[in-house]
Amino acid sequence: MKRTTRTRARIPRKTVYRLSIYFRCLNRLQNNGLQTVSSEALARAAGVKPTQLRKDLAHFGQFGTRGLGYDVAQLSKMISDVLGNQTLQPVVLVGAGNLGTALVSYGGFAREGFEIVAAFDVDPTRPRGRCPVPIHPMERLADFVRDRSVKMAILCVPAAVAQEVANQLFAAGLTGVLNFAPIVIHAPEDVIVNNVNLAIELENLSYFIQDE
Amino acid sequence: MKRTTRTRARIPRKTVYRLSIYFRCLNRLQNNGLQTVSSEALARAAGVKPTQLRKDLAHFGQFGTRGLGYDVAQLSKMISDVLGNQTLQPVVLVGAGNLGTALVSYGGFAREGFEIVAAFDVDPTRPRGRCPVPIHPMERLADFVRDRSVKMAILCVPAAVAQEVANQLFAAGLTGVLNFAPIVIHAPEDVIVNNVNLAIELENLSYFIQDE
DNA sequence: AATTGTGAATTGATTCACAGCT
DNA sequence: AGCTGTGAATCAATTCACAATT
Repeated sequence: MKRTTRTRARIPRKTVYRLSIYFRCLNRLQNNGLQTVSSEALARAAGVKPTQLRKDLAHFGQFGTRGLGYDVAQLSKMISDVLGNQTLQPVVLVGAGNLGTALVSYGGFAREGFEIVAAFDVDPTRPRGRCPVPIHPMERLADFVRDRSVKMAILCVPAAVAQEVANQLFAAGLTGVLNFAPIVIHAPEDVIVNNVNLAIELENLSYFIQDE
Repeated sequence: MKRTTRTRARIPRKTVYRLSIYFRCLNRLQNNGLQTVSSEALARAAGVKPTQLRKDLAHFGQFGTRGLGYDVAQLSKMISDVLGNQTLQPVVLVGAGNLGTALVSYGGFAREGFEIVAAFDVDPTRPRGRCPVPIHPMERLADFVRDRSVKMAILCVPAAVAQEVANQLFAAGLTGVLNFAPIVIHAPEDVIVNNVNLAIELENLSYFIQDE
């Protein structure tokens, strides 16, 4: 079935995450002039097992040709449709300290369909590196989010105020947070929080390399 | 060495990850003067279910007192021992662009037991914000890692060269990589790679918030 | 001959339910 | 009475194995 009317079935988060990886691999293959690719080859590029790739895709329909493989362009298109990353999503950044300012300057987001439309900070004038978007005072945050219907924020404020700032965001109708503050954010049911904790990532690494 | 004879049982990565979270919560509780805490309360702080917390801890032994809860200081100590984060781990940063430079400046690592001892870049002299550690040319990377027995690297180079740089690191004996390059790094068996892909995190968020 | 798509089997993680301490 | 520790049950994700298709 072509997945037209489908009430989107609940897709495991890990699958969605891997979809993003497949997408990037496919784009690379496409740039290299590849027309078709087998689950074997694509899986190797993505660092997963071929069956996992096939199971992941099975959530959305049938896209391959038996005996042949997948059409690179077509599969790439379908993933892009599923992820909805053809529409540019506006994002606000909250907390323009070291890390926050760097993330705005970092080209990685814009290149992939996200635009950081504004930054907010308790002290917009404190000295910092060149910041390519306007930095507003925190007082403007709630209205900005509401008026522009911003749905996602990157949160880079200190741990001590993170929950409070997050609450303001939720109250203003925002539903997705990429949280860099090293603290667990408690959020309403309908809000998604993805955490990126750099210290924990290192700590984790450090634990596992001790095994050898 | 610590950890006596017990061949360390294989602990699920997710458990280790949560241990890091519990640790931070415990420290906060300790600062607030708490002596003991129940699995119920600590779990709430950490955003997990009480049984999960207890199961996680069960991997390492018994630490609680029935009817009472856990001794905050003691539990914190045991987690710190398990994670091995009482010893300062030297880390190198490779790729001092926007993101790389920011990560060095970001206080978050030092505060948690990791010291970025040096940075490396193809062009150490290109203009960038103030960087608190010396930036060496790439040519010095392999020798530095070998000579100082550095075990972990933060990789912030462009995708196109990430695999190649990683190979140099592996050849020099490094066994842990925190990879920010938006590409899958293929590594030898005994090496651990943890990926942080900021664009994918946003993409993932954006997928799930569309559901409401 | 090659390769997908998928039920069945397996492995792993989470949660339940309650016995056992303090 | 309160709360931990854990075997059993459940739920979820991965992998196997092979029938189906080009």
